[in-house]
Amino acid sequence: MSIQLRPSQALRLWQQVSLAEVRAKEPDLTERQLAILLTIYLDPPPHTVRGLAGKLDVSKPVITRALDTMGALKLVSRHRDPNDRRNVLIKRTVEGALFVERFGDVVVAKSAELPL
Amino acid sequence: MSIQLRPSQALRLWQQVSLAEVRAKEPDLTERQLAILLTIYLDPPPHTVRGLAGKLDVSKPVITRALDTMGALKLVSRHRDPNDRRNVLIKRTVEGALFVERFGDVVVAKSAELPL
DNA sequence: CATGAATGGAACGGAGCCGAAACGGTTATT
DNA sequence: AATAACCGTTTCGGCTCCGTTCCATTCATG
Repeated sequence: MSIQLRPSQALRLWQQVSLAEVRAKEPDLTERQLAILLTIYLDPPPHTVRGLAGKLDVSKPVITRALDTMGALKLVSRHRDPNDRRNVLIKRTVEGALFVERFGDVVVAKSAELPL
Repeated sequence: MSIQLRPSQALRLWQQVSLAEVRAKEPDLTERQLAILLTIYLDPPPHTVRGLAGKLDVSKPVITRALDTMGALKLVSRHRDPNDRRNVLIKRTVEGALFVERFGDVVVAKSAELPL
């Protein structure tokens, strides 16, 4: 038993959430940045630059730059892997967890308002 | 009876759709552009630059530029209003309808794969 | 008509992201 | 110890989007 969602509802949901995000004038993350952030917070750690680049099928600099941006917003943090100092481990932050949580709440709220 | 969606499912859904879009390396619309496109295709016409700017709470040039970009991609088209030649009416295109339809299908497909 | 309001667009400088390539630091291999 | 492989970052030029401001056209109002 999976979620039942018709195409018109799916599109309406996306519109409502997008409108809310645009109007909120919040951090304004790129599609890529959002995908990275959600992956960090939903998929099990550890997360590395290379691993994320592979998962999104983008180049490493894309990940680095996205982490720069989101790091400045305190949504994620970076730490050298003590076991293999070539690696950088990406970790969650309190602010990031809050951001993700709020975003989820917006989606849930908008989905509850969907017409049948 | 509305859609039942838990926060974890909402976030997972957004992640999966975002990942699919990033990996697809498609037209790569901005959040704003997507919100505009969906509004044009979901809300009843007529659509004007000023009307869209008000609905998204952004400035007119934002709409104009987004229409420039999406017009070049043939996702929307512009026509002068014959009744009031100051207005520009934004209309749908076959390519835009296909794009929106395909996007809706992606959301539906990802939502069907969601774990309970 | 003449004036003012309203509409969409253009111009400007600034900021952010892009892809491709090259780079320094770390670990593995020989 | 020397070399190669690996990892993340930085650099470069180029492109897009941004906000603000100003402009041309069109309509409403006296």
